[in-house]
Amino acid sequence: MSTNLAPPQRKKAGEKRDPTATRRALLGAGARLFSEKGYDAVSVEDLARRAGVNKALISYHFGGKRGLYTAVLESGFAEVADRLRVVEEAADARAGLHRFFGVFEDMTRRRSDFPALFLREAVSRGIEPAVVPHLLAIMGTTRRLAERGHREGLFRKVDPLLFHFSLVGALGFFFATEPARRRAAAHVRFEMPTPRAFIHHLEEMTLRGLAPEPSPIAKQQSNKRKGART
Amino acid sequence: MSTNLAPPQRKKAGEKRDPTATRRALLGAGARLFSEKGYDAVSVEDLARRAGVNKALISYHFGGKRGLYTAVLESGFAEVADRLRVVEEAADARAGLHRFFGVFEDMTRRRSDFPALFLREAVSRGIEPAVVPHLLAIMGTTRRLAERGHREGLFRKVDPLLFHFSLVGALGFFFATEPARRRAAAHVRFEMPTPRAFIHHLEEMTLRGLAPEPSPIAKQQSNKRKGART
DNA sequence: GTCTATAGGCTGATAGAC
DNA sequence: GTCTATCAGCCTATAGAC
Repeated sequence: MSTNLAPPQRKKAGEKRDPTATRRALLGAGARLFSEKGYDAVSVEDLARRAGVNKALISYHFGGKRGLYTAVLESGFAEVADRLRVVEEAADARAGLHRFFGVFEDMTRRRSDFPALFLREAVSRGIEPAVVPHLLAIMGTTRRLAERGHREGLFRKVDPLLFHFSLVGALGFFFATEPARRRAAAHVRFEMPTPRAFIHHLEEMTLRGLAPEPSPIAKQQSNKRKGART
Repeated sequence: MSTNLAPPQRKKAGEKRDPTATRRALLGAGARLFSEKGYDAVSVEDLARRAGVNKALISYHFGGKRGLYTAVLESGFAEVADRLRVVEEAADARAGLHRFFGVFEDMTRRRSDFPALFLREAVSRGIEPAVVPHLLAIMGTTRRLAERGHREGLFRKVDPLLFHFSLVGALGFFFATEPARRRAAAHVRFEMPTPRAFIHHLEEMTLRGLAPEPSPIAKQQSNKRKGART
């Protein structure tokens, strides 16, 4: 269910066009606006204007504002879950991890709205039921990656769920806050970190963090006991 | 500027009480509701009801809904920035990192609303100007921690900003999504990861990730060349 | 499928009595 | 400081013409 976020593409009043173009324009406008301002801060009038479409069409095509939101959200989650399947096809877990990060880096460009959409939804009460299957698929990917790495002797044993949250949290946060950083950078002096640099940093931290050697905490505690740790 | 989120504490109509109690009740209600539903989804009527206070008092004491929101946000950021100062007083960078995580673990209990509040704000366009100083203070803490660790020979050299985003993103995401997980756990079977376990996982990953040894990527690429890493 | 016009509800703020 | 009453504005949804 991939939805290229079609540019506004205004129509002259009364003109009858391809109905799927209307749907696509609305999905694109929804992705942009819901991600920027959050569900409640966006009005159907905003959405219609951005899509270059009459606001009554939101109810006609999606059954209302909430229906449009759900459709936008679901298409985003579906695409991520779909693209993450390449992780499983990698030669080994280490390559799989690399592909995992690659998918997120790609998303920066193809669906730059998604991270904020995702984060807002994650923080909200009650995740939209329609996206639960995709969410489980994504969590399954990281879980199998962690387990596979351990089986292959490439990763130490870690809790797959904690592994998942730390990766997804860091990635989601970085990409969702990129617009905020860009705006901040315009006012105060601020070196803008690139997505590429962040991904590289996180991959490096993760690979080192997963390397199957004894814990540095344990190592240090037995090596030198100098106390004073609270 | 610590604000114990006072329990609702209803008053009988017309009764004159301590004015600061009203302010505290409103701040507590704001922390809870804004964090749960986001700024736009909360009405002044919701806030007043939860605080057990007349809705006109929001304008009187805070100049309006937005003013209350800003006050809530600022008190949260101020408290985090304040408590993070113990990081600098640690014996070495490793102990400082441990304290850093300890502060976040504490926050789970003392200000469980804050992570969601923080994440929502971070994703939104235009961070509230009032919190910028505190935000810079927090970023300064992680930056100095990374630099100190490198000086002391405990950490490899990493970009302090990237280090900051990966830590704060992972922590913020985990804690902000805890209510969502709790609700999900009530419906589908789901082992709930504890804050303690997550913090431990992240600290372990971070310490290993920062250990001053050669990159496992470089190591692996020279050790065994089996290709297929798309 | 698209558009206009409008209904009906809720929102945030405040004037003015106490 | 607190409360009641009220207002103007915006919101989403829809009936009905085209």
